[in-house]
Amino acid sequence: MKVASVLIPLPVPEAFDYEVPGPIEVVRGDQVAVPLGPRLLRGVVTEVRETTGSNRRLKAIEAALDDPPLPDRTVDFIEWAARWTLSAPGEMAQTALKGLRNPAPRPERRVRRVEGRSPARSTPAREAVLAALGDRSTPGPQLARAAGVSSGVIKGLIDEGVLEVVEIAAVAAFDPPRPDHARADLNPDQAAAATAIADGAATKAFSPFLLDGVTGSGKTEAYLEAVARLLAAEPDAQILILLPEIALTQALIERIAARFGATPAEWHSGVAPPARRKVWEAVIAGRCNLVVGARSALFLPFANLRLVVVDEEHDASFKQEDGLVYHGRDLAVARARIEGATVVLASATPSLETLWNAHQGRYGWLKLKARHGAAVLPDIALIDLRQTPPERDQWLSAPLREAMARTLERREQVLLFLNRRGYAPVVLCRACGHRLTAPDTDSWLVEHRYTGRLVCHLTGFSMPRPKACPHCGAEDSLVPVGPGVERVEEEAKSLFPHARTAVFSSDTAPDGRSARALIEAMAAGEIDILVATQAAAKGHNFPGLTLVGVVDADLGLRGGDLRAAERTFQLLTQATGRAGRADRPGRALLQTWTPEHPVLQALAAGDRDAFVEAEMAERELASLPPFGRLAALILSSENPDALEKTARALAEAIPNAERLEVYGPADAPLALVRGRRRKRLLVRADRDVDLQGFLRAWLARVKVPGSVRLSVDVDPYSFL
DNA sequence: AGCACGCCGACT
DNA sequence: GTCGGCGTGCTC
Repeated sequence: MKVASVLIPLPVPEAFDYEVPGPIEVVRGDQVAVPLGPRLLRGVVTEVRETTGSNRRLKAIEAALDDPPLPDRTVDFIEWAARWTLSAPGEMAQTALKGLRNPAPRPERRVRRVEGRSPARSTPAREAVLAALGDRSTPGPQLARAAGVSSGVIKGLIDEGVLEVVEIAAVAAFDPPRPDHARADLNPDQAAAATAIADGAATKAFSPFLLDGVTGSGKTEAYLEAVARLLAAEPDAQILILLPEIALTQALIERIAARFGATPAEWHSGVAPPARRKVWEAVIAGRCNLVVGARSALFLPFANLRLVVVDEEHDASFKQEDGLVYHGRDLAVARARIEGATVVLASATPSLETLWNAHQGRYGWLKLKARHGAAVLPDIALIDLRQTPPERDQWLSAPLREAMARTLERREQVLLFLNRRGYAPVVLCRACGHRLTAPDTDSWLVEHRYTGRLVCHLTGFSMPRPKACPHCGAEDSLVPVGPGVERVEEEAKSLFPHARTAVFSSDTAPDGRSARALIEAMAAGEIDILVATQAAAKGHNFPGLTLVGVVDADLGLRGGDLRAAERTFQLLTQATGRAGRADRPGRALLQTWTPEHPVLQALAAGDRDAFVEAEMAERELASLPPFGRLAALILSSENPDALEKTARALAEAIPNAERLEVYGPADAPLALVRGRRRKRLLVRADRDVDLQGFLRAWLARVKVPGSVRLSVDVDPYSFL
């Protein structure tokens, strides 16, 4: 009997076996319809084998589907990614089939002459239509316009049977990029990097690279040149460029269109469903060379993937937290390895993991040193808040205020950076000390002055600012505590009443259009002081900006987050990289209570190597990533007893293992979210330990009741 | 994920 | 006496 293993879109840990009936022929990758209980599901065949018999009565595959089979390597990747993230392989497969589940683009409708038929009654309008049409086929409205008649004339001819409507299925195809369309002038570093990448791709073996260059060093031109060389050598090569955020795709697409004379395919949640279907079909058919997308594009069924670029590889947005939990950068490297492709991780501030891999020689290390034009990194200085503290309920210290005044006098711009939305991060009752939190949550309510509401940034809950304390009932006792961007703007406004100020956060720029408007206003010099969260920390060029003030450089250094120091370093490098990018020298001032912290010292010295060395030493001492590996088990439930019991059962079932420790169960940092309590267990293992194997063995020993949700996060990033 | 089977409260 | 609540378990 022939048996096929089939991945079905269910949270089950493995493929299900089905009998392959005589008339049906399937191979790995084929899409099939299979019965499951009373339902019929779409599945993907992973394996077909001959068996003598089975101890289980198997149902039979209902039908082989007409849809294109997933390429072998895509199935390899799906299976690997499921094992790596401990998620259901069938759900991974479903992700890879996403594009197919969208409606097909509407077929084009054209009219053409029916052979041998002429109108019974001829009129000038009808003659004009037939003359304009000839023996071609044309869309109706276009024909009406060409003939100078109304659509009624054409409809009449159709009704009479002289013309007929034909539907032409939209063929999923994208114009081939032209490698020589608009070549860029590269400096020697860029040219060397492009050559290395293209040479790597030419080997047709897995070739990973770190493309390491400060802001403005021309990383994009370098990797696009490598794309051009690859396409010149292999016209059917497919290239995937991943970006951390949808907002960045448009700019890159325009650049690619200008460089290659063809628009690349775009893949992310913002793309309309029919367009996604078109991209999916073109990708699997190999009729599309270039895809620009968000992390979900990793699961596209590429026919011939030869190069993957992960731009801004350090960006935490590559880590997907909801639904499937995975890191886009890590999976990109894995996909390239499985495809035998080249992968380029590009960043001005590479992650420690990537830097370490480059150090170890696992990744080719391509450094871009020279900057375009004469711009240099800004001069960075620390302001010790212990010596020059800001006044009560103010956040800008005297040195920063003076620097702002001088900058504004010179008619130059200031960017104040604070990674806190809203007016004040905490609202306290002066009478009873009650801290306002969102219902069913531990997270603080943040005051927003613009809207006059208190908002929970975690759940989105919001309420009008109450007059009385909800806890003790005291009137007018609620006070905002701590700074948010709105409050800092208020302070800047009162200090510099004539300056034009604006706030840039996800509240004032919730979508790409408003964000672009603010960025353009800033670039055009229509704003003197921009107060911004990290929303503005990347990728812009403000020629008039010469001062960046970081209101609270310590923010990221607290909180016990493994990557806090790294993230702060990256953020500040990106933010200060903005200052004085053109001809004027820039300055960055960082307000801090802990100027002796090595991260801030390294940053003030502009010394990435020093920072990396200090941070690596700490991580190595603690055997933390990249020297060890982490995994988090998050338990959540509305039932505290069940949660407690499950957490205890898990703790008691920890398998014996060497060079591996389990911490917890502890309350997760935000222990209460939407009425669900959360507990976390954290596993740390040496690099050579089979972490996934350990987790699988562990979880197999414990029965998690339905009322408790367990999610596994391999290589966790956020510790929330 | 659906869907069925299974034990305890208000109703034709 | 039943209809139905959703807790638990299974689906090749």
